[in-house]
Amino acid sequence: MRQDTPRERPFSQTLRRLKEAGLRPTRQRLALGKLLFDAGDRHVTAEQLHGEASEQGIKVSLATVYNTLNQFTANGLMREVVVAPGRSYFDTNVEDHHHFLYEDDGALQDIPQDQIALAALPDSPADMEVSRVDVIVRLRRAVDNQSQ
Amino acid sequence: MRQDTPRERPFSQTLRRLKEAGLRPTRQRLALGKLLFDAGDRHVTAEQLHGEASEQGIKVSLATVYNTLNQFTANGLMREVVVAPGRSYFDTNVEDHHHFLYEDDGALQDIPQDQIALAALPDSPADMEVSRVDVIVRLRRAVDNQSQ
DNA sequence: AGTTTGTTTGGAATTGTTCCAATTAATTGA
DNA sequence: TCAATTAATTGGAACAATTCCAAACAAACT
Repeated sequence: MRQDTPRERPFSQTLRRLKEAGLRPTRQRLALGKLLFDAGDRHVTAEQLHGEASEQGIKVSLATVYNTLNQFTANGLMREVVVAPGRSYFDTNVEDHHHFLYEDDGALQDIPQDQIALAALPDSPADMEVSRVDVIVRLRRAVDNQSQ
Repeated sequence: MRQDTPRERPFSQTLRRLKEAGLRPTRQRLALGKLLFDAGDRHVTAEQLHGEASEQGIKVSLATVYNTLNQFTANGLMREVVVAPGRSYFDTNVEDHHHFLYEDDGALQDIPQDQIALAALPDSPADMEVSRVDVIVRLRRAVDNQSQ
């Protein structure tokens, strides 16, 4: 049906998204967007993303990483998933979907959409509507040799 | 502001729970346990509980409130629900159940168990087992009469 | 009782995040 | 084009929630 994204325009995807969101395509946003959107679905913390950028020689402050992730989230380009006090991930997958959380290392993983479903949504209280449903399936290492 | 004497053993419930958990029934734990367990299902933050205790003249430090909530949680007497970065509640209801989150004021409310159900649990990855499933239904004020 | 063990405490430390005012970059439009 | 305008970035300070710490204290055991 359609041509795949050409190789020679590495920023085109991010550029399109920024344009849609009405955000200026700055050097930092383009670089972060590339890290985020060119690698398929990702779950990153602000610190992680900042570290990755630094590794690649992209000079961007942590404050800007936070700003950018928050703006992307506010504009529907990403979604925030809070899994523990003081640990929240930004998810590049904004489709309706849910997550596995590996409790031992805190890693997050998408649950394929066809593998989970809510049988019944409860009645919303008066004057309220559902804005989103978050499901987190917490996983632990199967019991056997618990060394800690 | 008079003292009623509704029950002759106001601490018995908390005492039993502490005993079950192998925690010493100290003055602080008894007082906090009374606030938590004698009032039905509750969702409190550490700060809230500390404030309540202070109001009632119970002298307890914030560190102890955190210690106590964490110990209660570790021992299955309570459960922690994280709803936003920097906001987590401790829930006295440890049955299998889920929550409504009112996004405007951050309040949490139990969803009656028969009103929600997962149609299918996804396959757990190898060597992993489900430790818990958290469902949070986020509610916003229905668009129409936006007062405030 | 005295001793041991577990708990509480205030304050400092830590972590994750936001705020701020100054600087720098992107956009507009003559 | 380039000056004027507007928005974004920055480092560091501030903040909020939580944990850590070592000393003081309380409960439990013998």
